[in-house]
Amino acid sequence: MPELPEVEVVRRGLDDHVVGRTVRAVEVYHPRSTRRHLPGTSDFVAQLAGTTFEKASRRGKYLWLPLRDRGSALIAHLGMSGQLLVVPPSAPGVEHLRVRFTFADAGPELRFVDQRTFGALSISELTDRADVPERIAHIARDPVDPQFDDASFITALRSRHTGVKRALLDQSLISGVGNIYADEALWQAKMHWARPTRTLTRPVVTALLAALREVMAAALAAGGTSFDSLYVNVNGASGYFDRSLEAYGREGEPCRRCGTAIRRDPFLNRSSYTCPRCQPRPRNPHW
DNA sequence: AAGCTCTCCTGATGGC
DNA sequence: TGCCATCAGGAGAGCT
Repeated sequence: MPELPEVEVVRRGLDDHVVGRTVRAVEVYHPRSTRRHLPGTSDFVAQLAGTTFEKASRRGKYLWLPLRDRGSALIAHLGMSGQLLVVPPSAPGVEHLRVRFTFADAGPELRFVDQRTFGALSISELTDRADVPERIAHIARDPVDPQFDDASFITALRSRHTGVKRALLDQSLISGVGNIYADEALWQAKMHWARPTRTLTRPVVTALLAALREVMAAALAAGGTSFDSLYVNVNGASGYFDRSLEAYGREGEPCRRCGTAIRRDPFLNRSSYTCPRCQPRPRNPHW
C-alpha cells in the first residue's frame, strides 16, 4: 500500500496491535525481503528475538518500530505490493508470505506479505540527533509532518531543473507522494505534470502544497486508496478513496470540473493522468 | 553533481 | 487456447 495515506493506515494498525508487545521469534521465508539489512538475514532474526516494539513511527512511505533499550529500530518499506497483516496464530498460510513475527504473549502474529518483493525490512540504528533511523536519513519530511518547512520546500522546488511531478516524486525533496497523489494534487491545482519547476511562483507552490495536504487528508479519512486486495490495512480491509479519485486511472472519463476526457500520458515507465483542458501542457515543457 | 534511466519481481489483462 | 506485450500505489544503483 504504497503512498503516505495508505502507509499511515498501516502505521495506526501497528500502533494498535503490535506496539508494546515482545517478539518471540521471526521467520524469514524469502531472503529478498531482508536484502536491505546488510548484516544478513540471520542477524536480522537474531536482533529481533526478545525485543519489544516501543512505538510505530512513519516518515513518508517508511515505517519504523523502535526496539526498546536497543537504540535501533525495525524499518519497513512496503514497496509496490507489501502488506503488514495482523492475524491469529492459527490463520492459514498464504501465498507470498515473506516474514512472520510471533510474540511472547501468544496473541496475533505479524506477517509481511509481498507479492513483488520490492518491499523490504531491515534494522537500523537510531541516533540521538536524528529523529529517524540512520538508514532513512536521506528521506525528506512529508507534508503532514508538523516540522515540514513550507518556505524551504518552496525554495528548493523552485531551484530544481526538472518537471514538477518528477520533483514531487523525489523522496529526498518531499516524501510520501507517489503516482496517485501527485496526479490528484496536480489536477486539483490545475497544473500539468511537465510544468518546469523553475517557472513556479511561490503562491502557486503554496497552492500545490495545500492540494497535496487536502487530498492526502481525504484519502486517509477514507482508509486509503485500493483498487484490489493488494492494498489493505493490517486487518486485510481495503480503503475506499478510489471512488474519489479525479484524475488517476480515469483515462477517457470526463473531468468532473469541465467534462473533458481525462488523458493518459506515459511517464517514468508508468502513467500520468491529466485533464487536457484544466491542466494544459506547458509551452516549453521540461520532459 | 543534479537529473535521468534502468532494474529488481510477480501477476493481471488484453490483443492477436 | 496460447503467447506476447504492456501495465502496476517504488526506490535506489549507476550512468552522464
